[in-house]
Amino acid sequence: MYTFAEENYIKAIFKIAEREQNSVGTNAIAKVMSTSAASVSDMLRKLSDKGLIHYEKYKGVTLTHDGSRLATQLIRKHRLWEVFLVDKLKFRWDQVHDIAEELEHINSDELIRRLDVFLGSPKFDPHGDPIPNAQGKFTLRNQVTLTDLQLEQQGVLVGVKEHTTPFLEYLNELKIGLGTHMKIIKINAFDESITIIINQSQKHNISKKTAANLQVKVVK
Amino acid sequence: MYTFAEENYIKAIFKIAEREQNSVGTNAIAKVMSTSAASVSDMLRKLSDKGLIHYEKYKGVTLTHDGSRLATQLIRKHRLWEVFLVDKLKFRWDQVHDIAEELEHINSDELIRRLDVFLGSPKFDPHGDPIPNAQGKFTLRNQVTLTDLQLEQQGVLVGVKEHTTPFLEYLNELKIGLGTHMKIIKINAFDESITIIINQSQKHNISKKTAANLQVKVVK
DNA sequence: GTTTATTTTTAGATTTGTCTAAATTATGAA
DNA sequence: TTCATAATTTAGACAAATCTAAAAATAAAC
Repeated sequence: MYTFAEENYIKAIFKIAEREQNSVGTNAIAKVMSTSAASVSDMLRKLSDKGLIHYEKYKGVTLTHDGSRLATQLIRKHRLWEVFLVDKLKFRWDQVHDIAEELEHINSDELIRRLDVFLGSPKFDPHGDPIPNAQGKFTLRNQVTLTDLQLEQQGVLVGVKEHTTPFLEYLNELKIGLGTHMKIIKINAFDESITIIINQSQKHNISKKTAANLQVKVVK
Repeated sequence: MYTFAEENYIKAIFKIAEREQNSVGTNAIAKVMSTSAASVSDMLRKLSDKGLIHYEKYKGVTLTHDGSRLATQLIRKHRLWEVFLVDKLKFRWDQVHDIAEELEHINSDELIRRLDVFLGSPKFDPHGDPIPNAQGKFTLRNQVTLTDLQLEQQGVLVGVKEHTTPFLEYLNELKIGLGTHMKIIKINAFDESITIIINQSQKHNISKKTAANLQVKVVK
């Protein structure tokens, strides 16, 4: 059994490794965990002792098989609980992250097995992120960020990269959610913002930063 | 915000006070918490500092208003989660205690408010225990233990005092659950066991200890 | 009303996770 | 290649929750 702190570190390492590819540094972990590099160093030694990470001083870390399995199971639990909160308890997608962050540490395989069945074995969470199966495998999907679309191209929103409340609330205001249809009608050279039409009706101008956080499936 | 340990102590004190009436001693808490009296002493000082208990050295403790509210809210959360596990996830009543013990520490009033609505605002949990409302008030009910019934009297099972897996599994074997109809057909003077007929069909002989843990509503 | 026995508290240590400050190792630039 | 900077680790300390052993206070027994 692992402590909450250990589990949170493993999740952080997994997430950094996902985007950085190579081995994960102490400072990067400290930033994600909002703590000091010294504290991270302490914890890395413990995680290494428990066989969750490969760790060589000054050389960064990678997850072991056990560490990787723990990470994907935590992500599985987090995302299943988010589906529960949105689908069953009718929370909005911008309200569920923090609660799921607590629920993911509940310790019962049987609970997750039954929750999965109860929810109809969903493959994606309310933010469009894939839910790994019990073996840790993620469902892949053809998707690009909105910034990859050319003028006049169209897409349907299938995911968001940011999960922060301010960002999701901003999308709520724009009436943009999963499934929203988008068409690029202008790309502004000056500030790289783009103008889109959502659901064939409303016109919006959004920043490059916003567009870079929207994942869409291209429609012909 | 309180730690898991603090919350568990408060629950323990509440439960002991419920049956003991007067102020709660260090040893009694140590027994329930499966820890040493020394550790309890340490914690009582902390709980007192936080305003959750009235504490005078060597004199035992009582819950303050805040402590009492915390205890009832924990019980509310525990019992609502048990209803969820049994009604929605189809766990048996003997499987849910430990999981609810973890879930009760999840921290979100909105979550509990919505869970309550989702479950249809149940008034009793899967063991027949009353679920306090958001204000901490319990629904009372006319009930007696099976040992209080006279020969030929009848009752319907509305609750169990013990929540341990062995006891609940024993009841499962006997096909006794909430709602089961029982009629006393023999009271054995020798060992104080009683013979009952359940649901007008099956005959069982049960010990006084078992009977004392069954709470029934008398039917005429 | 002493004297046991029980209950409760204190003292001192340990573990987990954290911190700041200082030392060490690695890296990048001239 | 050496020097400065950045990244990382060590040292030492702290708070939370626990422990064992010993001391103090209360209750019970005679």
